[in-house]
Amino acid sequence: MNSLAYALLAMLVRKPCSGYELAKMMEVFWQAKHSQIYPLLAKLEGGGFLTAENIEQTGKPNKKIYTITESGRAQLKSWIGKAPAHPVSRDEFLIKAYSLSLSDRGTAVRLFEDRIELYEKKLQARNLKLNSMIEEFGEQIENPIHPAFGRYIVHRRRLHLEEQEIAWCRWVLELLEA
Amino acid sequence: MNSLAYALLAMLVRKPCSGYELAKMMEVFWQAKHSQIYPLLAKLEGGGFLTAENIEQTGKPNKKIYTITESGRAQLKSWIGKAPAHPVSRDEFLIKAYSLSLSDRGTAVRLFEDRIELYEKKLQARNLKLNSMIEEFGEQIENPIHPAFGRYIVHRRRLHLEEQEIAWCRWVLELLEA
DNA sequence: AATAACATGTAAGCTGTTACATGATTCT
DNA sequence: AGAATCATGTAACAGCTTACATGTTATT
Repeated sequence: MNSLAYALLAMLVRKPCSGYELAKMMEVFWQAKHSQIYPLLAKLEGGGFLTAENIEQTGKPNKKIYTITESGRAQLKSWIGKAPAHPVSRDEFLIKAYSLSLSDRGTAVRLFEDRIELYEKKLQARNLKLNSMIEEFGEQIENPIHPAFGRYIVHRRRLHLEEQEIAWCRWVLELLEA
Repeated sequence: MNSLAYALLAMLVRKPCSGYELAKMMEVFWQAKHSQIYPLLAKLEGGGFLTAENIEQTGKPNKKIYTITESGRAQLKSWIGKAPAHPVSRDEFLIKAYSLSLSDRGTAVRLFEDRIELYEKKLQARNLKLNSMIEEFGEQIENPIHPAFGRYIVHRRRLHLEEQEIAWCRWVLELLEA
């Protein structure tokens, strides 16, 4: 049971999903590849943490819908209380920022402008996501008893992260242009 | 040449270092293990990007000081201009936050309080680091021409990240205690 | 005509972690 | 007495990425 396995269980607590859907939902945690997700789902099914149902579709490929079992829910629940592993954020951009004195001003400015563009796209998608959640659930989403509460606070965390990345880039650009 | 290799080159531009020192300095990017760093340094030396010098010490184990070569500096410089890979932040804590509705209020509160404690320690160390840099270099550190500029902006980024993590945790705790 | 979305899977290779291995000195 | 710091390395294993494989429908 690695952290990706727990991420899959966590998303399946919300609702039964296909591997394809889970791969897209993983964005909120980190972008795992489908080649890692599909075999792991099969393994979790083998371990009795999930059940799978084949759905035949016309005009689209067939799919498998995975549902979490009581055993899966229990496994996740007991894991939540344990001390989390230290977070790892592997971001090449910081190495480039660290080495900024090696490059000319034009290259440096372009690097930060591209970064802002990337994060503004992420921010837009995040706002859409959060607004649709607020529209669906209303103020009750800020109530810890609400089933979407956990999902909401995680997307809020990501929103702040994205806003702050842009703010930091703008601050660096100001220093570069001074 | 992977991103860890570039991280090592970036740190060696600043000054020649031992593998042990580099492992500690890696904290600002991500915490790579020594078992990955030592063989990679040997490989980079073999590729002509670094030179190594054995330093005999008394009372302490001997060490190897690596120095970046012109070829290493050129390699790093040409990499900076290229589009960076998408950042990956693998953080188990977000999975636990996402699944919060599964656990009782006490477990949830403890989880977030422990997180605040962890990040307050990181924040303290970061402030010490930044203050020592400001003391050493003065206002000129905010000048992009200054050799420590890159290092400074990266530590500033980490500072913001740590402050914001604490702010987010406090916000969640307020909602949990409401 | 080409790309994107839908949908699942395997295989090879690279990256990263944990454990093994050694050993003196300093701090609590 | 035990833990931490200094210091470097290897081996086995686990995790992750890239490429291979297939095929339809809808959109640009």
